Amino acid sequence: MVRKTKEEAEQTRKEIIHAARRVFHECGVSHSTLEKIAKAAGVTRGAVYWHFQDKAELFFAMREDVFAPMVERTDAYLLSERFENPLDAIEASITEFFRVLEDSAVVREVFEIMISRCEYVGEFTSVEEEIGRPAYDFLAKIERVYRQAADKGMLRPGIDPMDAARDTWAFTSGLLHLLLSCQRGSDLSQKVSAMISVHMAMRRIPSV
Amino acid sequence: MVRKTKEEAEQTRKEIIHAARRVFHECGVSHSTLEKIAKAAGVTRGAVYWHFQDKAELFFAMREDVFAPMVERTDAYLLSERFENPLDAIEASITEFFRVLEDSAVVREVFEIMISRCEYVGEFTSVEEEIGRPAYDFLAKIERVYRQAADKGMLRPGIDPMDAARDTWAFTSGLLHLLLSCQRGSDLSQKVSAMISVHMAMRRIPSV
DNA sequence: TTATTTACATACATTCATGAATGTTTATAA
DNA sequence: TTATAAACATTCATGAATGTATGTAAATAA
Repeated sequence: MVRKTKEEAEQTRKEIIHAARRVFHECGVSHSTLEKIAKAAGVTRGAVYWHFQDKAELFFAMREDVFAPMVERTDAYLLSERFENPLDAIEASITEFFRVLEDSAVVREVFEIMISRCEYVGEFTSVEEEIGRPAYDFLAKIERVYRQAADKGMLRPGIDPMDAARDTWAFTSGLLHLLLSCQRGSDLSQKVSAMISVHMAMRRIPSV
Repeated sequence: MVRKTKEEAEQTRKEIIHAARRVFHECGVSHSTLEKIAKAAGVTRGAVYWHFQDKAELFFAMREDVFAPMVERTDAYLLSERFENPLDAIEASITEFFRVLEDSAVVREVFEIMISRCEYVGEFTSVEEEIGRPAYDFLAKIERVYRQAADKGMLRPGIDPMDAARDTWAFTSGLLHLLLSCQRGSDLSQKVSAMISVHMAMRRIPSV
């Protein structure tokens, strides 16, 4: 049983990607041999080389499966018009991001691989840029939304929209890193939602 | 000339550590062979194996040289009594951290290695914990200082000290990561100081 | 002065991972 | 129906990288 139908081939391709994720997560990218990945997927290296040129291409495929949908989901909240207060859009967007991260083990594994199980040198320097771009995009987007909030008079007076955006930007990045790389039996994940609320509350109009 | 005096031996030990830092930074930890490091240090692998058991031990030695002094310096500000406003101590401490990071190429290289050029698996999982511990220590420390500020009536009303501490914690972590792993010709490093001021200003008593 | 370490360099054996080449079966197109 | 090519498995050659073992000259202790 060698020659498979197209659907079967596509299936083994996906299984190779899933196996790669598991092995990357366990061994780190550079200590993950294609042999290990193949074995984990129940195939041989021949199959891996058939579907992917090398480890880097496999890595990108794994990443793409998860990254793009994530940006799309969070943008949906961020750019939605259904919030009368733009600050609610920002809060909902960030909350959604961490909710997906909490709920989906696959997403969490991929982010953990990218953050603490991959060395960004050589052919992987581009990956760092690909991670950096969405980060800067995020900054630009929330800055626009903060500006809308300011225009509507819903941003606490004395706070500049750009300043607020940069602060939220760093906060979000830090929360992500602390969550994925410094988890020592801490209950941080339970506090994420509250931390986001507190963060946003500091730039809302005081209720009293 | 083979047998060296003790001081000379100590010197080559240091040169090996410096070479390791350069090679780690350029190639990533797992793609750094002891051969490369030895050549960069102007010695052979024999010398490296004489001074260090393996690559991991060399990595730890490199890290220790930079990490401990850094914590000491920032703690000096954080725990100093010479600030009448505890919020100034926090701001000075964080500012000092990023100032050292900006000024010292060695420190920056080591942090860059730890953040984006090392895979935290296998024998390096412990490194992740060693990075996580100072992070949690920092959280505990600034929470205490925020509490002092609240007791002195210098924390903006409505803000809980623990909440403020966690927000600052995430902010600092995020700023560090953004600074070291997403630098694409951006002028972020110039804005660090201002970002810290803005961040702290949001929890100070409004002047008006 | 001599014996013994020290502080390395050199050489070697072994393991691993890669990439390419080749083999093999079967779906599919003509 | 047959030729072709897809979807792999198997084998092989090669090149690191590691750890260890051994060689060696000078510093140092006795």
